[in-house]
Amino acid sequence: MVVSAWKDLNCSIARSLDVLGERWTLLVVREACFGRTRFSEFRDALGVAPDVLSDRLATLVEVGVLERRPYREDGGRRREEYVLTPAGDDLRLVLAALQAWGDQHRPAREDRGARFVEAATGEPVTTSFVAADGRRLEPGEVLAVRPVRRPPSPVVAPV
Amino acid sequence: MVVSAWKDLNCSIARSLDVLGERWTLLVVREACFGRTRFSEFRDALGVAPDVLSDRLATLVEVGVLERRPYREDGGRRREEYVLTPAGDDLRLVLAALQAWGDQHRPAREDRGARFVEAATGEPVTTSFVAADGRRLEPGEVLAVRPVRRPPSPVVAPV
DNA sequence: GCACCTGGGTTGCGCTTGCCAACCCAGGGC
DNA sequence: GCCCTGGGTTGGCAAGCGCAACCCAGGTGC
Repeated sequence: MVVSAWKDLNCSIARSLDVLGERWTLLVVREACFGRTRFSEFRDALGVAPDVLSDRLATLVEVGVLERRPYREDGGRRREEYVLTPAGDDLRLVLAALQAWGDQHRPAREDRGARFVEAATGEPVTTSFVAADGRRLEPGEVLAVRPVRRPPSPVVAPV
Repeated sequence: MVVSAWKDLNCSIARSLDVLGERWTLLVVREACFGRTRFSEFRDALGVAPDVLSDRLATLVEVGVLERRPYREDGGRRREEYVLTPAGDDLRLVLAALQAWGDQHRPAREDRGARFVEAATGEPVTTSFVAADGRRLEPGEVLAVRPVRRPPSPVVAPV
């Protein structure tokens, strides 16, 4: 489950992928963002096998992306539903970045997929790098660096 | 390889995950962002099995995230290297979003992982939703919607 | 009271993927 | 001729995934 063997969990990207990187996981989160909460809703929307879905939901609950809670419809029996936690809400940004990338680099004839809009206005939103002072930055203006181990020099590691 | 059976490729999130969602794939891209280009660099940095690495590199080349090209060191033989294409560069935003999420929601005692900085200044950058007019938005101000099939009403689909 | 339905799963079993170790092979150096 | 090094391929085994079948608790109909 979350007992990965790719041990470089010193990297937060790897730690994110450790819990989100299995097949279906982010698609379950996507459906949760659309407001789906129930086992059968996820199963029917995604066509995922019920055992796999069961496993993914359990993992997402375990790591705090979803919260499992009982509910009861009027006159119905007690059932379980899965709702996003604040940590799950924050995954919207990851999903939106993936959506933007797929839109641009893996176009399809017809796309009925997700869109992200500003709640207040309904206008579509984008994702972007933002500098410390608030300026938007293009991906080309951003550099990936690894932290230096013991500061041998104060300059940024060039690679 | 890229012959997935999760057929709802009408969604660009699913299409992105179709090519990026296998184990190791995004970590290979992460290493490529750090400037690694060679098979053995990826293998040594990640500890990934060579057959899996070979498969992931081939897929990434096939979908246009990496470009494979021969090079020759002085007095050496011809070898292959893998460099990010512009489509690969755009994945920095996805990696940064994952990094930010992991940083916040999966903290580790020690994190020597990736950091993203502004190339011009070396200052760290963040990722964010941005409205059409350029305002930054919190994740809570953003709504995930599915496009309506035939506009039955002009309002935004609430769920 | 009993059969039935429905939501929310679990179980068994085969297929596919991933992992590890071992091997390969081309070219250059010695 | 032999070894070394980079860039892989091959084989065997374990884990993950998918399908179909089954389960079970509680509410409804009769």
